[in-house]
Amino acid sequence: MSKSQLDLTPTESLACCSPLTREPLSAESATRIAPLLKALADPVRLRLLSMVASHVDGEACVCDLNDAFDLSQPTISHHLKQLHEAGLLHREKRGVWVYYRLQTEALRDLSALLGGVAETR
Amino acid sequence: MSKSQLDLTPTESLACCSPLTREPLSAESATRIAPLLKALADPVRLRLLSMVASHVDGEACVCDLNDAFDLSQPTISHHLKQLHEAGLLHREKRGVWVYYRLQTEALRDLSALLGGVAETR
DNA sequence: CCCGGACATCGACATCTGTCAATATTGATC
DNA sequence: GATCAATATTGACAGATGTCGATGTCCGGG
Repeated sequence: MSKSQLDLTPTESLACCSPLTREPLSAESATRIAPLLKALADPVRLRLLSMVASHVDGEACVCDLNDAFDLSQPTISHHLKQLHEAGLLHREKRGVWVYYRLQTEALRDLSALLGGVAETR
Repeated sequence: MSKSQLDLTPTESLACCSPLTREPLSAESATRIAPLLKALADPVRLRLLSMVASHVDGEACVCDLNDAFDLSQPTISHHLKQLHEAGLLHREKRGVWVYYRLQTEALRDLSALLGGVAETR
């Protein structure tokens, strides 16, 4: 089954959008972008993303992340899943461990959307 | 009553923060920033903000905004309130009308936080 | 001073979200 | 293959969120 325009992930469809302040966002764009922001709009997930992104080698094992919070392991797993499904974190299983890594384009595109910074090729 | 550090709006306290990907965000910073993102993380509010920001003269009257949506007037009012309380929109009443205007620093700071773009003074 | 229009607030409701304890799954090791 | 450790999934529940209709507030004009 090939990938039609309707199946584009939020991240994929973001690159083509004008900055928020340039012209009114279409309803469709807003609907595609909002989930990305929603994934980011939680203190725990913000910290998780930041911890992963700033970790050595650019990746972090779940075991590293669990201990940084006073939350149960399933809760952290749940938040990581949301970040992953939003397209913000890449996930890789190696042995018993799972490593997460920042999906850098996603964050870069989001920043461009908000800040109006043009292409940084 | 003077303004202590604890009363800083999310926007005010944002300027001092390192980009997300530089170092792990502190729990306190995350707690202050998340509400900003949460205010943005809704399709209707995204469009509202974008419409206000891209409107002529940089401001828009609520009456202009209401018609762009298939939502009740109270609902739009509710969303505008959230954007205002998050520090993303400035509000001014002139006569019978209320005008909203983008709080540009808020969006710029958010973009910098996500994108790691340094100061753009 | 009363009326009408612009906007906000209130109360209610269904849905979504964050959290946990319990349980399942998967892979390494003995 | 039995067991253990790392992570995910499930089910439950309290609290937050988006929406509406009804109502309140404020202002300008007759």
